Amino acid sequence: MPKAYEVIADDLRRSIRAGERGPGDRLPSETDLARYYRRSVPTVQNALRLLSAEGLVDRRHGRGTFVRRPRTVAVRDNGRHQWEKDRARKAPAERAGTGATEHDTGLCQRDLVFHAQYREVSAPRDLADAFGVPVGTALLERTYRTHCATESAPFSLVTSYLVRDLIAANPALLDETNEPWPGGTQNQLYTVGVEVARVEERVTARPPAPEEARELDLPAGTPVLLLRKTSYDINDRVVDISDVTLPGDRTELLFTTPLERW
Amino acid sequence: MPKAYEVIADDLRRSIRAGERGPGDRLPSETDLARYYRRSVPTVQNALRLLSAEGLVDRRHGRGTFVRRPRTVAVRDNGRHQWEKDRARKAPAERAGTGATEHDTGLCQRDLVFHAQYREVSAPRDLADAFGVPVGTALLERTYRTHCATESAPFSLVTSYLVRDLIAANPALLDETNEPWPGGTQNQLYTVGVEVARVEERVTARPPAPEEARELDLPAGTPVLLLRKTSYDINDRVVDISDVTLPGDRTELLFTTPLERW
DNA sequence: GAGTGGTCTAGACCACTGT
DNA sequence: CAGTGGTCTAGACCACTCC
Repeated sequence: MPKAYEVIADDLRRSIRAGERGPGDRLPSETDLARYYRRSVPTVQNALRLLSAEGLVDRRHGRGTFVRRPRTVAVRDNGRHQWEKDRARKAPAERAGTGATEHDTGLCQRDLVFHAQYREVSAPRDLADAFGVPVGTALLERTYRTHCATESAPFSLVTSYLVRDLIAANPALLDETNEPWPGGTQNQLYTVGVEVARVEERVTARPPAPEEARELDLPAGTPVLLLRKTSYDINDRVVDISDVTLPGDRTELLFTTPLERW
Repeated sequence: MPKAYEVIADDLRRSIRAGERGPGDRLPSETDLARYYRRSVPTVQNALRLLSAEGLVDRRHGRGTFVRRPRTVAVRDNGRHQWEKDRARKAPAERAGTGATEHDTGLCQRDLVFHAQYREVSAPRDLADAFGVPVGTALLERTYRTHCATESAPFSLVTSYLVRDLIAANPALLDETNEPWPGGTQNQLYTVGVEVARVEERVTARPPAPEEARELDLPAGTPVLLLRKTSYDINDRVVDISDVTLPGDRTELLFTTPLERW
């Protein structure tokens, strides 16, 4: 037996996919849809909730239900790591463009609003294992919110971890007021004699936790991309672990893998 | 004013995060929760639906609502491309392990159920642009479903496109009954004189379409990872485009970026 | 103030699961 | 079979948006 709300959702979905309703169009009100389909309002709402979870429509309180338009995406390219490394040893003036974020987005530092917060924590189990240090080792936890100046919602939430003893040789690295640091993390590590030899990135996706949805201003149903970036130095030691939370609807990750020639 | 269903969801969420309810535990029935919180059943259901969309619980018809346990993940490593290339020129016996899927999963071909279907299509706009060919050019569309033999749901849906003229020199490549082809796509391309020089992968996440949720057996709220893989030959020509749909809760993508030494 | 989506109720019935 | 989640109703009231 076909469920009423699925019948309604199917019909609306079809009309959207067929282009009868274009991006940005407003759907009829819930009461109108209820009249049209001869169903109760909650049943219509079930259908709309389903379409919202599928990312097809956006329900906005007091305004209406709209066909969602594809978001403009920010591309995050793994070429950023080599790009940042190339700049890490340059003079401060040449590193003025901060880190790799500007490289990705094509924006300059003026267009970005940047918020950093440092905190000292003792290593929990998973981080200690990843760094290869004892549980409880002092870590520097650095959290970043990067906004586009023209938008309210940040496009990434980043938490980076460094082993405190590794960077303590340069006290400036412990002071959050030095952010944004010209040249990014790779330059920071360079000041304490560390050269990054390779970067590993692990990507998964999951639904956002409520606070993530709030901070990234995610519409209902939009997942987050979770990226754990691990940087290794030339001795294969883990020197930085960063957890990056990205809005799934505005982010594209680009990875290029060159292959050896025959 | 705090909304009733959010109050309930917050309380249940807290109890799950605090470990009072462990993975696999069953929550009280909806009517019991309604009695406990002194709310109507639909209100309790709103709360449970929210937690389900967050991926915290799994509601199973006729059985109950359970705290979701983290899925075991399949890792997809970009080292797979070099690995596959290294084998592409080997003798058939040495390529017996098929393509890169076995490399990723650590499973051998016996453990995998493999389903391939070939179809000839004419290039739509986006694919034509990506290949650098005119719209309408004949393409070979190959769709794959790969199951783990012990599970019913496939862990990836793959659609691969090749320019038909490029591979027509080897008619065996047009016949789906030759799948699974030992050595994978890179060996197939090798038989028509193509060497893959680099692979680009673009990753995004979004909620699953209904048929994707069905095919991958995704619980409500689980997003899919979408990966578009583009293979370039040594002349920078696009030789293969593959769209890969992966269940967000069971997949981890691993990308390693080596950096040049100072 | 008019119109929209959001929440909530009380109760009914159905569909699925396991005993 | 009893117990569970799933669907649905008819109507009420609230909160938000925009005129």
